[in-house]
Amino acid sequence: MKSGNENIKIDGIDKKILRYLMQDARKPILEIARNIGISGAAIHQRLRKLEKSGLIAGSKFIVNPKVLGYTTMAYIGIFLDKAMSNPVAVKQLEKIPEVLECHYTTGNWSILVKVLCKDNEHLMHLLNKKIQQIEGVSRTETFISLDQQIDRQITI
Amino acid sequence: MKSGNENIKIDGIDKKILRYLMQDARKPILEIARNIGISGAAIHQRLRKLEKSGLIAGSKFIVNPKVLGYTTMAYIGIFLDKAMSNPVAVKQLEKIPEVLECHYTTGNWSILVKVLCKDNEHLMHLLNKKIQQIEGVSRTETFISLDQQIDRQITI
DNA sequence: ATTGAAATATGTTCGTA
DNA sequence: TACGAACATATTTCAAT
Repeated sequence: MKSGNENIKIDGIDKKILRYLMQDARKPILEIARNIGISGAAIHQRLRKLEKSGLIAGSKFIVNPKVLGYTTMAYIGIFLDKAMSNPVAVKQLEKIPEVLECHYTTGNWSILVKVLCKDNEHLMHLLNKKIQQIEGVSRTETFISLDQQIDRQITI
Repeated sequence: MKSGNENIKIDGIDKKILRYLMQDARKPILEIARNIGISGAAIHQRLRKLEKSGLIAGSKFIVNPKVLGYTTMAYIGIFLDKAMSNPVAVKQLEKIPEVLECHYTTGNWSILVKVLCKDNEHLMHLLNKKIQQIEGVSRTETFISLDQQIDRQITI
């Protein structure tokens, strides 16, 4: 077992706290305390417990890429040569900032990546000049996301 | 143009602030201020500008689903009957908490969803009893994520 | 746009129940 | 666990540059 143990027990109060903070990481603990009728110190202590358990992985500001002109999201299935060691390809993908996610997957492809580009031209350039260029990449299949309807975390 | 305008100009200081907060949403503004050598009031004002522009979409606590026993992530390509109106299917998908993302996509499928399950059995149940059950769903293709290597936001 | 200072609010620790 | 009180920090506003 690594740092966080997996035998965490979370009760209804923990869930309430988490739901507030998953929605707004900067919501003051004291405000949450007033809302759910418990002291700030108690919440503080519970958060320390949840952090220690590894359930809370951190917090993030969420940026809206559209405002910066990034409007084209796509998934790309990548076929790798059998001889190719996948980790080497992943290391190359890591260097490409447009690649936001990368998964080893079962099924057709070796790897599935999610990318974010400014437009179709940008995506085409990414495919032809960057991804296809990676050693071991034999073929790709691209699926453009026309519209994302759902984007959320696990329900606590 | 909606509430946030798209003509936002962000400079190096904005980027530094954002990079700190994208990494840790609860990092105190005054700490950032000390790090980059600017007053807290100035950062406060810049954050208000960035919020008004729509670039900052909010903030979130990030939860590690593995700690709760959710270890099986998968992408599911969904074929819908031609007669089916996609929004109706999406409305059903929204009710399924295991569905974390949902995209209309070009290519083979009508819809691509990302799901998170406890294990393969849970995934199988989700597919057979929930997703395949949705009216208009004719066929699905499932790709299990064996390991996620990259998970990040856009590079600012 | 930036600053420092003042006022308000929050975060954090600790002794106690 | 939870609480309240005390102390340390942070947020927010504002007048001035």
